[in-house]
Amino acid sequence: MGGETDNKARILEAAAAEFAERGFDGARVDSIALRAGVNKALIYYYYSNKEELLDLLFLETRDAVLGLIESIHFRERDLSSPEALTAMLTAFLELMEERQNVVRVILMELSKRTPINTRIFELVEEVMNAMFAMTAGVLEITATNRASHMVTEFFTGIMPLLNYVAYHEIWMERYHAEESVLRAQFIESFLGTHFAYTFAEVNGKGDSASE
Amino acid sequence: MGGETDNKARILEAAAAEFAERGFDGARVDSIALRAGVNKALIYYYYSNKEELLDLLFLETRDAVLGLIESIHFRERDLSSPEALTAMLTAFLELMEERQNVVRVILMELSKRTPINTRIFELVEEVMNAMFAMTAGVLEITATNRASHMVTEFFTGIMPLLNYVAYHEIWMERYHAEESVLRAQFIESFLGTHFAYTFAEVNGKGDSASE
Amino acid sequence: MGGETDNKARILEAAAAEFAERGFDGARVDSIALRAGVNKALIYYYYSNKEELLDLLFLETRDAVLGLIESIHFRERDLSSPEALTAMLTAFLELMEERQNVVRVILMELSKRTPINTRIFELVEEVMNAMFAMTAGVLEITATNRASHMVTEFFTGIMPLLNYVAYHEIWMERYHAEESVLRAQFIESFLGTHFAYTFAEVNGKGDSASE
Amino acid sequence: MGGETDNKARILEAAAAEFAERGFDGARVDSIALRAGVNKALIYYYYSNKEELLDLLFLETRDAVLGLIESIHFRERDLSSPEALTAMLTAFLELMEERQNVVRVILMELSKRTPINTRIFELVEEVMNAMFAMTAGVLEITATNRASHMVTEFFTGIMPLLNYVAYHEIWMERYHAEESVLRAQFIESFLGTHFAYTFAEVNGKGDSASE
DNA sequence: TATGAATGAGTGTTCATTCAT
DNA sequence: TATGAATGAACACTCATTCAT
Repeated sequence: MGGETDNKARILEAAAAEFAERGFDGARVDSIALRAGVNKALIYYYYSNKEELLDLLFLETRDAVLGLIESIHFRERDLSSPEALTAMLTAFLELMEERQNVVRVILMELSKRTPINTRIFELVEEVMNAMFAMTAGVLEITATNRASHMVTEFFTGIMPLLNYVAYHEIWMERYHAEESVLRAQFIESFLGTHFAYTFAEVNGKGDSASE
Repeated sequence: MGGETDNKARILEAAAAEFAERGFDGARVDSIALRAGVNKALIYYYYSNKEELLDLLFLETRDAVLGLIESIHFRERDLSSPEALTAMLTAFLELMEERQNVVRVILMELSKRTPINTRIFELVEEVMNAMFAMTAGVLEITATNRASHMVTEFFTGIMPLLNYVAYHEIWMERYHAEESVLRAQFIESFLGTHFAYTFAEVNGKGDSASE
Repeated sequence: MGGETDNKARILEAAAAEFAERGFDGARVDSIALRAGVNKALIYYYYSNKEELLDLLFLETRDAVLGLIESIHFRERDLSSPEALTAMLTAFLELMEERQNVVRVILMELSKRTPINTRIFELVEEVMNAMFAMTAGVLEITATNRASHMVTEFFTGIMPLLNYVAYHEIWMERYHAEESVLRAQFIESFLGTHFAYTFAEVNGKGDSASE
Repeated sequence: MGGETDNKARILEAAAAEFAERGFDGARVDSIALRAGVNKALIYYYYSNKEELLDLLFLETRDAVLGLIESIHFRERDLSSPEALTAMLTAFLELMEERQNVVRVILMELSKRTPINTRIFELVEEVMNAMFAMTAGVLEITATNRASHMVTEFFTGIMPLLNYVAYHEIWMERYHAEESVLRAQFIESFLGTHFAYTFAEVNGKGDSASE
C-alpha cells in the first residue's frame, strides 16, 4: 500500500516483518533497513527510535480492529445464523491476518513480565470493551457477572482468535493444511466452544456447562 | 537438586526468571548471574551458552508435563464428574504455574517466525499427542477427524491453558482478582467450552454447535 | 549585512551561538539551522562546511579587534588619566562582549593540544603585536626585554581581558552582580595589576618588579 | 604511577590526554582505549561512561589542589620574601602542570554556555574559597570588599595561573622558551601584578612584592 | 568450584554532508 | 535561493563469551 518510493511506509512494514521474525529485542535496525531497502539512517529520519516503530504498529492495528468492530451491527438473530457468524469471524480474521506480524509481536510482548506488557494489555482491553459494547443489545452483562464474562471473553474468545492469526501459518506448513480448510475448522471449533458457551442462555439452550 | 549452595540449579531458575521478564533476546547473562548471586563466568562453567539454558528449561517443563499426563488414568465416567475434571485441571495448572516463567518464554518463542519456533512447536505437539493418548479410551480419533480434532485441541484446549498459566498473574494484578476465584472462573469457562465441545457426542449431549 | 531575510548572516550568528554553547565539536549543524530558522542544506549552500563557519567567525573578530586597536592613538599622558584608560578598556570590552560567543570558542580551542590551536594562537599573537605597536611610542620594547614583555602581556593582559569577556555573564548570574558594577571592579583590578605593572617605569614609579 | 598492568589507572590517564587534545566532545572512546592500550569495552568495565571519566579527573584535581592549599601555612612575613612566594607558586604550578591535561579541559568546559559549566565553576569557587581561607590571617576580607576581592582573585589570580598551566607548553614550543626561564618570567609578572595589587595595603603600599 | 579481568563483534543512534528538485 | 529526503561513516555503549588464576 503506497507508491514504490514511499520509504516511510516501507520502513514500517519492514519493521513489522523483522519484529515478527525475531521479536522486538531480537530485531535489528540494520535488518529493518535492509528489508525496506533503505539506508539505516533514514529510519531515524522518519521515526525517533526502534520503539516508536513498535508503538505505531500497535496503534495502527488497534485502530483497524476497533474500526471493524464498530462497523458491525450485531443482532440477536445473527446468533442462530452460522453463516452470519462465520462471515463476521472471517472478516475479523482476514483483517488480522493482514496484520499477523503485529499480532505475533503483541503475543510476544504480552508474555513478558515487564511493565511494557501493561501497555499492551490495555490494547487488548480496549478490544474487549469494544466487543462487549458490540454485544450489548444481545448479552446482558451486569455488575455481578462482568468479571467472569471477561475471563471467558479473554481466555476462550480473544486469545484463541489472536492465536489463530499468529499460528495458522505454522500450522499450515507443519500439517500441510490448506488455508480455507484450516480456517473453516477453526471457525467451527470457535463457534462450538466460545460462542456456544457465551450465548447459551440467550440461545435458549440453557444446559451448557455453567450451572 | 536444591541445596542452598546449589549454584547450578540457581542459575537455571534465575535464567527462567530473566527470560520471562525480558524474553530470550532481551535477557542478559549479567542479569542472570546477578539474580542467581553467582559470578557471570560460572554460568559458562556449568552451561555452554545462553541457548542451552533455554533448551534445558524447555526439556524440564516438557518432561514434567508428560509425566503428569501419563500419570492420569482418564476414564469415561470422569466426564460426568465436574469434581474429577476440576481436580485434573487443577493439577495441571498448578504444575504449570510453578513453571510459568518457562511457559511465558514458550509463548514468546512460539510467536516468532524463526526456525526456532519449529522446535517449540514439536514440544507442544508432544503434549498434544500425550493428551490424545490419554483420552484414547474415551474419544475416538480416526484418520478422518484427526485433523479437526487437533485444531480444536490446540486452539481451544492447549493454548487457553497455557495462556491462563502465563497471564493469570497480570490478570490478578490488573483486576484485583483472587487466585482461587480466578482459577475457578477459568476452569468453568474451560469446561463449558473446550470440554463440552470435545466430549459432546460421548456425553450424550449431542446438540453442541457442530452440525 | 543584516536585512530580515539575510539568511547567510543569520546562519553565522547562529553558528556562533551554538559553538559557544557546546563547543565546536559539540555543536550540531542541525541546531545551527534550527537557531537560524533555515533549512540545514542551506548552510551548505552558503558555506562549505562546519569548520568554515568557525574560521569566518574568527576572522571577523580578529578584524574587529585589530580595527579598534589601530583606531586608538595611545599617548603617554593617557597613562595618568584613569578616565582615558577606563574609556579605552570599556571600548575594547564592549566590542568583545558583542562577540563573546566567538571569544568563548577561541578560549576553548586555545586549550586544545591540537594543531588547530596554533592557528588560534596566531590570532592572539596578531592582537599582541598590534598592541605592542600601539604602545610603541610610550613603552620601549627592546630585543632583550621583548620576551618577558610578551609573557606579561599575554598572561596578565590579553588573557584576563578575554576571560572577562567570556566569563562575566556566568559571574553576573552566579553572584547576582550588575554588569556596570562588575565591569568597574574588573577594570579597577586590571588597571591596578597589569597596567600598573607594565607602565611602572614610564609612570615615574620606577621601582616595580622588572629589575 | 601504578604497576604496568594497572589498566584502570591507565585508562584515566589516557582519557585526560585525549580530552586535552580534542576536548570532551571531540574525544573518542576508541582513542582512549588505543592510548591506554586496552580493549574499548574494558573502559566500560571500570567506568560507567565517558562523562564519569571527566568527573573523576575533575575531582582528583580538585582534591590535589585543595590538599596543597591546606598544607600551606601562609604568614605575613612571607609577603616580603620573594623566595617564599616563588617557592609557593612553584609548588602550585608543578602540581598543576602534572595535571595540565585536566586543567585544559577545565578551561574548555568553563567557556561553554551550558549548565555543565556551573559544576566546573563550583570547582573553581572551592579553590578560591580555600585560598581566601589560606590568607585569612594576612588579608582582611570584609562583607563590603569581598565582592571586588573575588573579582580580582578570579580574573587576575586564579585564571592567569590556570592559563599558565594550560598554555606554557604551546608558548615554549612557539617561542622556543625554556621551561625554567618561562616560569620565572611568569612568576615575576604574577607577583608584580596580582600579588603586588592584592597585598598593597598590607605591604605598606608602595614597594610591592619583589623588593 | 569460582572469579575478576578482558575482548570481538556487534547495537541503536547520531551526524556532517550531499542529492534531487 | 531553498528544501525534504537520503546516506556513509562514525559514535558511545553493550553483550555473550573467554581467559588467567
